[in-house]
Amino acid sequence: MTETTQPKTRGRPKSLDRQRTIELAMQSYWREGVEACSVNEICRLTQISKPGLYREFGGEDGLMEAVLSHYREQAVVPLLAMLSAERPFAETLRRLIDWMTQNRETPSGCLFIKMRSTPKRLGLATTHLIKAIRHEMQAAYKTWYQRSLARHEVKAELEPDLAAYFIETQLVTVANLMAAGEPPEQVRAQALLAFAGLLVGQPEF
Amino acid sequence: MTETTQPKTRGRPKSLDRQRTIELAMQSYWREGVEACSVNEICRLTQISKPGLYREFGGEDGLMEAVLSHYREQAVVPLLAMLSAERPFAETLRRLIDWMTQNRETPSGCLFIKMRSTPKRLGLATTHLIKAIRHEMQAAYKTWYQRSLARHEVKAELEPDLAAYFIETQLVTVANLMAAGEPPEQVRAQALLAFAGLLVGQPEF
DNA sequence: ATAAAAAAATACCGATTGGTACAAAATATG
DNA sequence: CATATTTTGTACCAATCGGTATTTTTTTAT
Repeated sequence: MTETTQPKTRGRPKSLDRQRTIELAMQSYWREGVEACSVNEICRLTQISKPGLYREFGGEDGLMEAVLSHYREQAVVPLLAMLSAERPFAETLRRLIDWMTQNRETPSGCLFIKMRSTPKRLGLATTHLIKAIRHEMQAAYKTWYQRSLARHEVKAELEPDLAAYFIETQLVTVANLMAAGEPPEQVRAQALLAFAGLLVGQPEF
Repeated sequence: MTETTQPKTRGRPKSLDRQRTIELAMQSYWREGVEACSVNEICRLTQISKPGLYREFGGEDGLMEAVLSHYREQAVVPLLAMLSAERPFAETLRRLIDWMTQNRETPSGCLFIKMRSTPKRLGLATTHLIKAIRHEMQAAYKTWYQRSLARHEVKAELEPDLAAYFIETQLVTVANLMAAGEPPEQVRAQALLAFAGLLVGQPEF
């Protein structure tokens, strides 16, 4: 029983399904791109009125924040879990790239990265959440590299901060290529080539 | 004497400075981003009337094509020249990355790449020109790699087509990072690390 | 002088943008 | 039934978008 039995308040009962709205908006942002989705479009798509959207989310900024927060739980958290798994660096890397380059049921690319590189002016809440997620991921890349460093699986000459930056950059590139509709195997080959410089000894993919 | 003496036609003499308009529009597109520059903005900036712009360029598509063509001569041609210079692969690569990561008087990033990844619907002429420039550059990357291959400066295991794709991808990444305002030395270090996998023997940057 | 021609700008078009004022609808309580 | 309370959607706002019809201005040719 997850549904909270409301204490019979006065007034018209609310019919706006917040979760459904967020889900539909996320799909739209993800597939069509943030730029291509206006508030009007979202309202038309989700079949809710514009004042309804503003009441529930406070505006475009609030909607985007809610969508991004939902996306974080759905896509970013699993990625962080992969990074903290106790596997050899090369294997985690391979799994990571495979995961990002496989054709899933979801739209291609990464919504977080798409939002991050949107020329459209994003609101305060969305901007802050983006910054938080980025820090979260960069920290995860860094600890991943440091753990691998302790096992002598990666080059010791490299500063962990630079390594984290490098990993982030290359994964963003992978996501962007996928979002652009490039062939997955080509993206994959390109990424493995880029990461070869990180591994100690011969890369064996 | 480059100016063609016009044969005294009837009517009001034209005062619209095409080159100046293109130059100003290019600066604006480059600096503010394609998305942020509307036809109205360009007209306000260049101090020409909207019908004047449409008379001279035919519309937004024509303007963008003219701007991109101008950019090509200014930035793409020099890059192609660097690639066809007879220097060791590693040195050309270093020069290339230095050139892309140094703070110039021009806006950061690459206008061509910015246009290429614009969610805004681009017109036919602009789309075609973008495609042509991309082919032009990919071909240049490929022949560059093949020439270096003949000198045994790069890994022979790599297909030249994949190598060209890799080079393009990584240079696009560099341009994007610079456009995002990332520290040049960090971008540079990241790029050199990525390209390390291409070189035969130890990279010595 | 006057007509023709070319280029200029004013003023508009319908569509869309993010955002809101306000009244209708639906419920619980009196 | 009436009223208070809450959610709803219709209808609007000014601003901007890409694009154009039309008139005004400036020049040359007759």
